[in-house]
Amino acid sequence: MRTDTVYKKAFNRAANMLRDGQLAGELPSENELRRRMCVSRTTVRKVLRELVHRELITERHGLRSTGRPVSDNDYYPDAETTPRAKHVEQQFMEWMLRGDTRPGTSINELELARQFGVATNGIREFLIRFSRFGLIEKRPNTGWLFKGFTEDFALELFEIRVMFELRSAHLFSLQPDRSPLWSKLAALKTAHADLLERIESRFHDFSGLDNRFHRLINEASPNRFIDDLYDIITFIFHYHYQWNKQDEKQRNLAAIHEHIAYIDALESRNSTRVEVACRAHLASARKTLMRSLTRFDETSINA
Amino acid sequence: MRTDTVYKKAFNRAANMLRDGQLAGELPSENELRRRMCVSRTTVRKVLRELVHRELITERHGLRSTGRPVSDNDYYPDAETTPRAKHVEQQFMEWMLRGDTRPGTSINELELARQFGVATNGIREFLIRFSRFGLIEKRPNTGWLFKGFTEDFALELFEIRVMFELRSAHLFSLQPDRSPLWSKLAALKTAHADLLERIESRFHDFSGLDNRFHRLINEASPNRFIDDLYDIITFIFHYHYQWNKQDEKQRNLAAIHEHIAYIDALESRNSTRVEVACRAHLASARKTLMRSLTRFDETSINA
DNA sequence: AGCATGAACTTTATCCATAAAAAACAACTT
DNA sequence: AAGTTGTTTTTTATGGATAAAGTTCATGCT
Repeated sequence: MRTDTVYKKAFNRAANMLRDGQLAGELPSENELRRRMCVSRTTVRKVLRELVHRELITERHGLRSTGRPVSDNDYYPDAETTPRAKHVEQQFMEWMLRGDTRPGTSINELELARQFGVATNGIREFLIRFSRFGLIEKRPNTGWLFKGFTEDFALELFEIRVMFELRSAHLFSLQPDRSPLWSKLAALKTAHADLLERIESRFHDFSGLDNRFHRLINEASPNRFIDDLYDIITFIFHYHYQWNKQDEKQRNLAAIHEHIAYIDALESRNSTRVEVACRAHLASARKTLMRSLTRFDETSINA
Repeated sequence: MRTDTVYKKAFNRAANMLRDGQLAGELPSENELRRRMCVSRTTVRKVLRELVHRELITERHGLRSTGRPVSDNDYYPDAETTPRAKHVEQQFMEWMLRGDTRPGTSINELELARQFGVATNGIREFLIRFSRFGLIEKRPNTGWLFKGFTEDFALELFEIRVMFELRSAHLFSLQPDRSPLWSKLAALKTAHADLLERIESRFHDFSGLDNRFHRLINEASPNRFIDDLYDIITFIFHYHYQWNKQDEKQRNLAAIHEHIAYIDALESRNSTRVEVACRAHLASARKTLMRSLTRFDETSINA
C-alpha cells in the first residue's frame, strides 16, 4: 500500500505552525494552507480532520480556530514521514558504502528487497535512478553489477568537475557588474566569514554553504548537464561523509578558507587568479576525498 | 507476464545459423551453443526443443543433427523479439519527437501506459531511465514534466560535447606512437574513404561509423561520465534523425569530409590543428542539428 | 576428473490491484 | 466573479503474483 508519509509530514508541519503561533486565532482557508504547505487540498483536509479529532483545533459552524496546545507526542515519528523510495535510497547507500561490498559484486534485486523489507519494484526503480551515478551497471536479464566506489571513480568524477567548474567560474567572472549574482556572492562571502567565527560548534553547517556556493557559480551560465553532475557530487558526498567524519572540522575549515580565496578571485575579475583559486580548491577537495577513500577501504578490510 | 523475446530472438539466431550452414552436421553441445548465442542454457534447451519439434533438427539417442531446411516463415516476427521495455522506448520517443508534444506538457504515466498497452510500471521505469537525458523532470506525487527538445537543450548538450571532445582529442593526440589506437584510427580512416566511394547508395552507414569514431577518440583516456554523455548523444541523434531524413546524404557527406580532416589532424599530433578540426566538425554538427530542429518545429506546427 | 544432460531452484520482467494524493468538478456564500 | 468547502474522478506510489530466463544442483557417461 502507498505510504501516507505526505500526510504525516504535512501534519507535523501544521503542528509546528500551531506551536509557533503562525496559525494563531482563526485558521486560514484550506486553499491558503495548501499553498503554504505545498500539498494538495485533499491532504490538507485530512490533516485538518485529524487536528480537529485531536482537539488541536476546533471547528464551529465552519470556522476553525486553535485548540489545546501541541504536545511533543502529537508528532508522527520521523521515520513515518519519509517515503519508501527514500528509505530504500538510505539503506542501499549504507549497504554499499559501509558494508563490505567489494567492486565486482553483483546486486540482487530480490535479496535487497527482502533485506530492506520492500517490494522488488522499489529496489529496481532505485537502481535505475542510481545507475546514472556511474557506480552500478545493468546486465539485462541477469542483475546489476556494482563497479565500486573506487579511486578511479573519484578521479573520473573530479576530472569532469574541474572542467565544469573552471568553465563556470570563468563565465561567472565575466558577468556585467550589475548582475544580481555579484551581491549573492558577497552575501555568501559574509556567510563564510560568519561560519569561520563559530567554526568550533557549527562546522557541520559547511556542507550547506558549500552547496550554495558551487550552485551559485553555475547560475551565471546554466547548463543542465553541469547541474546534473553537481547533483551526483552532492549525493555521493552527502552519503560518503555521513559515515566518514574523520577530520571533519579540519577539512571544512580548510575548505572555507579556500572558498574565501576563490570568492576574492572571482570578485577581482582576474581570470588567472580565478583559475588558480578554483584549481587549488578542487585539488584540495579531491585530495581529501582520496584520503578518506583509502582510509575507508582499510577499515572495511579490517572490519 | 514476462515476454519470451529472449527465446524468440535466440530461436531466430539459431535458425540463421542452421541456414548459413554454421551448424552443419552434428550440433555442438548445449553449453557450446549457450556461449555462442549469449543466453542461458535453459533458453538454449527451449530453442532446441522447438527446433526438434519443427523438425529443423533431429535428435536420435541424444545426438542432434540438422533436419529439414529452414524456411522464411520459420522465423518469429521481429516485433516479438524485442522486449517490452524497448517497445516502450520506441513508442515514447515517437510520441515525444513526432507528435505535437510541446515543451511544458505534463506526462501522465497512466495515459501513456494505456496508449502503449503496457503496465504503468514499465512506463515509470522508462521515464526514470530517460530522465537522465535532461528532457523530462519528475515532480513527486504529481507526474513528469516534458521540458522540450528545444534549441536550449541542443546548445547545452553541444557545449558539453565540445568540452569533452576537445579534451579527448587532445589526449588522443598525445598518445605514444606505439599505442594500438593509432592503427584503429587508420583503419577508420580507410573505412571513411571506402564509404565515400559508395556514398550514393550507402550513406546510411555513416551513423555507425560516426559512433565508432567518436568512441575511439574517447578510448585513449576513458572517463565514464564522458561515455555517458556520448550515450545520450547517440540515443537522441538516433531517434531524432530516424524521423528527420532531410538532406541525409548531404549531411553525411559533409561529415565524412570533416572526419577525415579531423583524423588527419590527429595523426599530425599538432594540437592546434586538432583543435581546429575538432571544433569545425562539432560546429557543423551543431548547425545541422539546429537547422533540423527549427524545420522540425515548423512541420510539427503545420501538422 | 571433466563434460553433457536433466531437474530443481532463484531471479528478473511484467502485469495487476489498491490506498494515498492530486486534480477536477460541483454547489455554496459572500 | 472569486473564493469556500464538499464530492468525485484520476493518477501516483507501492505491494503482490507469475511466466520466462538465468543459475545451481544432481546424475550419468566417457
